[in-house]
Amino acid sequence: MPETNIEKPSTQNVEREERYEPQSIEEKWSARWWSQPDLFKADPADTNRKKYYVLEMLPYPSGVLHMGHVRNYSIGDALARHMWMRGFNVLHPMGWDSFGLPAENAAIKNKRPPKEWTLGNIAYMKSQMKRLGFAYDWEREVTTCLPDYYRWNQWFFLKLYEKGLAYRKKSKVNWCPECATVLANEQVVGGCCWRHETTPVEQRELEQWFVRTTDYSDELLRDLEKLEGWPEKVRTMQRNWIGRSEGAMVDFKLDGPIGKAGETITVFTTRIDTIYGATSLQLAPEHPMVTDFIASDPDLFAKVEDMRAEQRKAKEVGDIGAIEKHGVFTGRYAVNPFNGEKLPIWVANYILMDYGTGAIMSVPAHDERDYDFAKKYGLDIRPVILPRRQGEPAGNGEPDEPVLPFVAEDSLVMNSGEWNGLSCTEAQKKMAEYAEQHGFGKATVTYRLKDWGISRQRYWGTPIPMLYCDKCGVVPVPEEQLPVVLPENVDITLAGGSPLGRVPGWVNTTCPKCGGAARRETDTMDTFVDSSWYFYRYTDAKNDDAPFDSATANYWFPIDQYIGGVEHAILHLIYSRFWTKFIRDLGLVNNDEPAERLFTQGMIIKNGAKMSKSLGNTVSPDDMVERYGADATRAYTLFATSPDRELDWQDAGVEGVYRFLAKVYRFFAQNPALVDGQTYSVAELSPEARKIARKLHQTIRKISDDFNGRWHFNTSVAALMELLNLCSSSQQALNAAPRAFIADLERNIVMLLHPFAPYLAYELWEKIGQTSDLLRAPWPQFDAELAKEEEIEMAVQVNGKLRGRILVAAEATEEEAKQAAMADEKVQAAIEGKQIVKTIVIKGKLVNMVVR
RNA sequence: GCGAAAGUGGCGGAACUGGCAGACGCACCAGACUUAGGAUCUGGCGGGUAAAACCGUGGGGGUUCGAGUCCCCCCUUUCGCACCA
Repeated sequence: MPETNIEKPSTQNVEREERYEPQSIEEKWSARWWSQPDLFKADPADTNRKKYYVLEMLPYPSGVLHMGHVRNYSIGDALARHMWMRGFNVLHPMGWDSFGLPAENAAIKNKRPPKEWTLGNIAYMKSQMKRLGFAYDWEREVTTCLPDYYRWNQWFFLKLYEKGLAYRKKSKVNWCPECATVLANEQVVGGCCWRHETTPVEQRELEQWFVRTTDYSDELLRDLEKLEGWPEKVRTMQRNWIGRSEGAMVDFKLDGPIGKAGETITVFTTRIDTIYGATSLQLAPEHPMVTDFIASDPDLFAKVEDMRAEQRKAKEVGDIGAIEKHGVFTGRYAVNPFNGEKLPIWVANYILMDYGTGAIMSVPAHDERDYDFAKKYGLDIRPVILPRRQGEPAGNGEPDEPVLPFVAEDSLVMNSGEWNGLSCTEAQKKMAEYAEQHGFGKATVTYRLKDWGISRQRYWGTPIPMLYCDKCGVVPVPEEQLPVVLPENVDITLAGGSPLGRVPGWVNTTCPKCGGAARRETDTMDTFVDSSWYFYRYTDAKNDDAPFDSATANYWFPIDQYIGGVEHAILHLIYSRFWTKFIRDLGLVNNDEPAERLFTQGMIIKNGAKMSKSLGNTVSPDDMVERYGADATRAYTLFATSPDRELDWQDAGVEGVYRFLAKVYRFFAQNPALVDGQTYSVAELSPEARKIARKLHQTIRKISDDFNGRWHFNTSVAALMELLNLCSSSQQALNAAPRAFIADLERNIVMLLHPFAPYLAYELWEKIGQTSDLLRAPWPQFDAELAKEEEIEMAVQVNGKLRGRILVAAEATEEEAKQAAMADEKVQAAIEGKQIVKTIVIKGKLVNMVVR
């Protein structure tokens, strides 16, 4: 990496004692903080104190922190420090999501073992975090790639297996050729690998371990309603991902010869009430029955193969919605079980094998897609739903002719034999019951969510604790033999499958059941397993007998505030929710959901693009700290915009925040006032000093409100700037003010500053003679009386036009306000020749008055 | 195509329930202190005008004494979903 020329802001000519030198302040305090291990330590579970668990998503130790991390942790740290000051027992931990492919890639490239590379990165990034001053309880640090952590992944896996929630299955899975491993559905974004955004995934038929997340589909969906502290966006994304739809399965018997795939085609429909309108069946090109149909017809075979290829390609591009509908008749028929009608069977490219059953009944009259298809191929279109509710006029002045395709939500069924006249909802229920009674169908709920494939053909992950014995088959490693330790000195390449398979000494073992020879599972676990439960481990990070102590976890859980990027809306956040439900059912925790509130911070961009190495628009936190200090860097990430928005990085902006901090520092140097227990009364303050007191309390209110409400810390910092601007422009008034007033003012400024610029706050706290720990100092008390304005501005309108603004006493009556308005010159001029004057009191009620 | 969020000076952004649009910061301009200024301080800074008036929150309508904010229509950007039967 090229040397960057680090230019520090000049502080020449500022008096020595007034010079703000963040590096020396910060290094001094950093050394003090980290030599006092108790400082940021969460107290043990204690039912007498209210707990507050604030958590930021743990980083992958890729080498160095990036600005996105700094922003994420600055938000969390501000909150944690604020909650400490509010008297909560705060848990604020940090750890490392340290298994994963980049370590292997680095190992291949640099010939360094993944473990060494990873631990080296962790050490460096931890030093960066300490330098940045994030108040973490490092005694609870979690490193997922170490056996004391991952043994519990294995333990949980055995529990999953025991409960039937982990199983092995051969199926089509997503394969990323660049990662050389399988991916879960959640890890495929737009047909591409989530890490390699332009690498399309391939489909491979492999035998893999799956976790039965679908057992919790319904609860995962239902409980989203409870997550009111989560962004609506994330809840919507999860809802879509789970993709629940209610409907029915219906079996259609084949008419004619029966092949290998059986004698019935089962379709899934959400509209069984339209089954009399079905005029064909449509199968996905990959449907197993299709293979039977095309076997003896080379022409048909070719056409279907084309369709398969086309679907695969569209899926890779993530553009499956864009391909034009087409299909081919198979020459075969199936029987509608409701009316005995023979329906032609087609293969169509718009039918997806991985949703429902991969087969549909086509109802062109009431489904847009079916309608398009039927029009193209001249298939029958038969309406079976009345175009309107009875007695209600239809739109378009065409009372009885349905405009096709007519998608009625709740109308009456027609042309459907004995079901005629039922409402659609009734018919859906009754027809599904009828199908079940006659053994050809039943009401069903389907989900888009699929089970979580967790096998990875990679080295740097948790070994799956399973054995294969020729005699006993699949055998779980006994609990007391955990952890199954990942061997070191393994030859890592991306070719040839799981690297662990090439370590005979590790693979070959004995079967715990029969004592014979057995082979270990050579795949490792998806790293998302690690991050699905790490936050529980923080509550009891050093437990050697269990993943954590239940009572302790139950004290801390749920997480009060979770903070991270929105990119995990589906991945990590759905797995974590699943895991919580699973361990709740194991009896380990009481909570149904891991996090009460979730905050997703915005991305950082520079020069209009997301920061990335390839674009060369990254900003190094180290450089910023070197140049402006940790406080300025952190405060800038909070000041530039509100935390939920995209942040447009500008170095000059950091400089501005640096200047503000320097100004604070100078103000304290110029107004030395030791807190010595003296008091003063507000009554003795000059009007100017009274104004400062008012501004102070308005600032306390503003910042407190920001913490409790919208987290617009940019306006919190701005409010502090305003306060300081007022203070420094009121130097004369301050010179005349009681020292105790200044001491009180400074004490409050330090406390308000602390969440945003902790180093400077600690330095100044000491300077004003405070001996208590700032972290435990009580958050400033807001005094409403002091904050109140003495005068308010009144806008005066004449016939609807704004004609003047005047000050009136806050306590003025309506009548007094009117008098004051009428006495104003500008208003008098404006009234000239007019009939009506209207006044309004800003933020008060409307006052109309008529003159002349 | 569907859904959500957003659109405000030269720039990042304020304006919580309708009430001085542009807080705060950056950049810029002028001045002070200075050998110097890239430190610090003071003042200015949407357009327009000598000063007012007046015009200004993507565009067009509307409600209101009053609209960046509420309602209707349209445009643009970003994000999410996208043949889910």
